[in-house]
Amino acid sequence: MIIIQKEENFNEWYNEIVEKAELSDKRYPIKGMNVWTPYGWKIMRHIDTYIRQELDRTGHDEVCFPLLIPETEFKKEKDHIKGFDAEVYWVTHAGLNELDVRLVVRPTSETAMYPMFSLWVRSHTDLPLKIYQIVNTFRYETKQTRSFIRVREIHFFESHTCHDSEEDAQRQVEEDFVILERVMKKLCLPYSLLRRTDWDKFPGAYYTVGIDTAMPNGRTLQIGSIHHYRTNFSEPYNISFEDANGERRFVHQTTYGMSERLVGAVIGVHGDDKGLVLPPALAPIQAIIIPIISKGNADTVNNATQDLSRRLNDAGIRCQVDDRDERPGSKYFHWEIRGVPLRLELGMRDIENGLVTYARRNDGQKGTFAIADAEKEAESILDGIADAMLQAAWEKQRTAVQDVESLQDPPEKILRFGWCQEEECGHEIEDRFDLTLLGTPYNDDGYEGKCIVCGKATKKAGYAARSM
RNA sequence: GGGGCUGUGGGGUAGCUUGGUAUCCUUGUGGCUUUGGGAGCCACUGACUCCGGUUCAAAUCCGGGCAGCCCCA
Repeated sequence: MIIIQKEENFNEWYNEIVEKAELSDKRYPIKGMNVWTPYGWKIMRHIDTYIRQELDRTGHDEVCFPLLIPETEFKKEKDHIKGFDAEVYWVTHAGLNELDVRLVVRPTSETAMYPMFSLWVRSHTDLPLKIYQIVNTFRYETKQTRSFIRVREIHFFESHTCHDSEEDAQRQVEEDFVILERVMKKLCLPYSLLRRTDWDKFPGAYYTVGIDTAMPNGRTLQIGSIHHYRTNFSEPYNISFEDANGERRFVHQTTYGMSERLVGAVIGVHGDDKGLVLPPALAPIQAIIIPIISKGNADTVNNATQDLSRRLNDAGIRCQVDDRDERPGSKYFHWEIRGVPLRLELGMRDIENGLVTYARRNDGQKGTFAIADAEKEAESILDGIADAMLQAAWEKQRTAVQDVESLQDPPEKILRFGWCQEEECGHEIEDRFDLTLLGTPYNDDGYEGKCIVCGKATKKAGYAARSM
């Protein structure tokens, strides 16, 4: 039984869902390093699969770089090292010997990849270079950790690209947005694109676009980011090419990354007081069949459920029969906590009428359909669930944002207000109200107003919130 | 960075002040009866965070480590 209510205490509810839905085991004896248990890992694998599909489709090649980075390479870009200094793990010994050059356990892979890029890129015909990897990275979080959301070993994808011009790199950023939209549709997740403030951008970046999703407690969760580096890394790492005129120029670079926080966002956005609610595209089990058996009809019912399961699996629907020796009610709760999108019930009553009884996890809607049309019907219900989830989630994202004219007693929401873009006013907003200034919409939203601090007229909105 | 609190079967807990046989719920295993919204009965398995100290005797007292939680900066 889920005891904690989502709206009343989101943090405790979240922890309970992670445990009860068996997504992760956090008893591993290192803080912030949790075990991916089978059900949770299947969800993550589906996300990885969609990311691979989209990156492959847009001409990115998958690679896999070493986990360890020599200190000498790590320190080549000054802002970058400043940003990560306090949160990297070091390998200082090999066997009994102290290492001459210490090794950094990657917190992200720029400094692992770029020395190699310098060897790989020689001519303009080598560009654009578009690669990605799906790996784990390590950051020494000192704050309280939380499954999927704040961890020390982070499962993520990172794509890195090199271009012959700033414009071509900019086109890459635009392509990243398309990839984002397609992936997020699978996850039924809404998001906003905010250009981060200069003091909050990625260490070493020219600019950063943060991808944020609103959580039910009025906070925001950053689930990914896209960076334009210009030549900030290619200069120290000497990634240059000979252009068509025979001149040497530095490449312009971008990166794009999203992590297991996507799982955290799915839990937070879609879950309810009965447990997890999974988008059909992520669900390890999309349809669970519950046989309703009573005296003397076990064989008939079991044959019918097995047959139905086989047909649905053949049709590409991930389906299982729950034939455990439990009461049906207990099975309903079991699969509801785990977020299975569609429940199918089959008993003598249904079989005699040629029907299947179904229940949708996202909204509890129940009904029946003809057994004969099961493949088509199940597929169409799953599509309907995905559509409804996406729409409901976007509606929540929209209502999570509130326009404010002053910062007196700000509500526990994402705040939108005028901001003149001056750093001084930005810091004032953050310091006085203990909020993070998330940035300014990447795509102009037609805002007109006055800076909430200095009162100067501005056409730019600022967004601020507490972050998770 | 500073301060406070807590570690007991897989999960949640009682016991700790005042040292001596570890409580209850849940989960798990086996059996019988059950099955359209969390079934009942019986039997069984399973724990004192780690290291050191005090003591005839430590879950309990003392010191340290590790892990977790909370508050402040």
